[in-house]
Amino acid sequence: MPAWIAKADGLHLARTLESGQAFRWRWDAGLDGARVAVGVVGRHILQVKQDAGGLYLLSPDTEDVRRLLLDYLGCSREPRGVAGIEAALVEDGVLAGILPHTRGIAILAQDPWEVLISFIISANNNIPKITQSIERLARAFGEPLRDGMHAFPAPARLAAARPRTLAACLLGYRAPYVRAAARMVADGDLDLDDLRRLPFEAVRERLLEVPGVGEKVADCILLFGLDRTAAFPVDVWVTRAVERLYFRGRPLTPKQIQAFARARFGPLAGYAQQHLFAYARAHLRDARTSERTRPAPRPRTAAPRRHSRGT
DNA sequence: GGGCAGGTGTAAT
DNA sequence: ATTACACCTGCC
Repeated sequence: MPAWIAKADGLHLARTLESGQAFRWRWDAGLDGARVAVGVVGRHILQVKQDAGGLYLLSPDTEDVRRLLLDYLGCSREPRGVAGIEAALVEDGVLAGILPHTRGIAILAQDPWEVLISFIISANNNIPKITQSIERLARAFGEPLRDGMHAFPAPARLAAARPRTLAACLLGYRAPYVRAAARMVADGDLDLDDLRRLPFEAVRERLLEVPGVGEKVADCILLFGLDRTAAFPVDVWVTRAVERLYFRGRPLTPKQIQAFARARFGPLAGYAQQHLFAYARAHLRDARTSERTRPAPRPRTAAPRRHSRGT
């Protein structure tokens, strides 16, 4: 009999783990054929499932890991649960319309170090390749666990990584950013736990000093790693959703979207972002709302490349 | 093949 | 303060 964790109060496990916050979860078939989520959290390999009865931790079945999972799922941060959050979000007419499709998405409380590196890698990238890069990083630099799985690499290991090995992780031009960020953390120039004490904008400014971290990635770290649910990461999907659902398709700058979100959603902006993001990916895949109204791109001139790759 | 993918750095205005 | 462009790499 697996350890029953909680009714989870409206938390939808699959939607949460597939919402693009975390990149280290897979689905396996359980003994009864039900889908089981397998993921690496810290040094633990967790097996979790959810059915009508609630949320279950299949293994490891210990009190410590049970608490770890509840923390990871954001339950400690949000005593009212996602159901309580959504009861507030539904006051927004637009969210009321999309919540039926997205209900149950929790905001995870992940290790900010892992979030930092994961989202540096996410820039101008796609989710399958992000996932693959992170798996390769774990395999190359992370502590071996079991079944061929590895913990997320420690800062010192990535800071000392050979460029050759990083390149094999398919980081591309992001490799120097990953290494520089790791060096800052390993050397103590960036103390991620210390950031928790600072006010929102101060944390954001600190994060923006890290190479490879821009506004969007900084907001992801604030939201997914530092418990700041007021953060509102503005990516291409959220841009599409906000332009389309709140501004009749009018093109907006990221700053305008940010200001809108802060005014409209306040401390719940991060949750609103998750629902808008999920909705956009499912329903606005072709709606390049803003592109149509932008001027046509200038034709390319055949300029010589600076880093020519030898013949 | 040119374009695209959870953007960012850099060099311009 | 804002804007235009290049960019590893795998995939269509």
